[in-house]
Amino acid sequence: MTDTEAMEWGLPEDVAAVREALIAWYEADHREFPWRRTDDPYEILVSEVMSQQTQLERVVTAWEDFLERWPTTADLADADRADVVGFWTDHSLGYNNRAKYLHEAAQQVETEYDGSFPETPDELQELMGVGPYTANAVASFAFNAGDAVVDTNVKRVCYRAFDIPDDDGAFEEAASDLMPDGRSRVWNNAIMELGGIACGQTPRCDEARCPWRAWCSAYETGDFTAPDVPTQPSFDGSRRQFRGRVIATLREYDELELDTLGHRIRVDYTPEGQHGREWLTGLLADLADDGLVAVEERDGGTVARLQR
DNA sequence: TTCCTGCAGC
DNA sequence: GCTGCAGGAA
Repeated sequence: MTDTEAMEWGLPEDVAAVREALIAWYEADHREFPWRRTDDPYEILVSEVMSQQTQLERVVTAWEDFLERWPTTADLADADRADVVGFWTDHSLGYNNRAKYLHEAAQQVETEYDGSFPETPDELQELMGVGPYTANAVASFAFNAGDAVVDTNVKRVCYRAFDIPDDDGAFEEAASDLMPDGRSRVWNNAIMELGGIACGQTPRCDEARCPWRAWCSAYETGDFTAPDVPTQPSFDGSRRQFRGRVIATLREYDELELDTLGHRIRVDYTPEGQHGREWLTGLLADLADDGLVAVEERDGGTVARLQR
């Protein structure tokens, strides 16, 4: 990029304000998962491994049961492999390979680390089943000694808010620049909460009082596409979907004027826009051909109703 | 040999 | 998301 070109993406000038806004938002209110109330690396590891494959509500019970049965790495290391795998199956936790890894990792901590967890991401990665992501999560949440977490939530937030391009290196760099030094515990919790609560696949900016609205590119432009959000359904699929909505809407309202119907069936309807009158007229014409809908011109307007 | 990337399978 | 393996690079 030359210096005459405008910077199309990057973090805001006032990164400090961006950081403070997010942390304040997180601390004011967030979901209370039990593993957010501990800094025991073993308990954190168990929660991370479980979370990789299961939705969080189910994880809560499993996590509590697991730690009740094997409260420490020493307990887990002494357990029979079959019992650990059996627990995994009984709690529908999916791939029981992970139970095996967890058991193995506990034995590693006991035999190779004398019963006390390593504290840096690099050392944590030595544990079986612990890759870059999990190592960083444990370092952050247990020891506040991690780097910026980069998962799909973080990517989505960075992509939307700051137009970071869909590239792993760029995401790493942006996430890292964003995180305040030495605050990985609260920061990684906060940015993942943002991606889960305010900036999910379907954004809830205002409802969740997103702290980044003032800086967010997507909030400004209305373009909330993201790398992990399924791109527009295929033309046929989406057309079928909208045909269904037209029918359902007309069943409810008897008859509707063209633009009113348009707004009822899609939020991005604008009469003159991409999916406007022209698009809707074509859709209605098809439905009329199929004998499902009647379209009438009435004193300058167009009205649609179900075919009687 | 060691390291890295890509890919399959869990 | 992680491991394990295959094939290519240093």
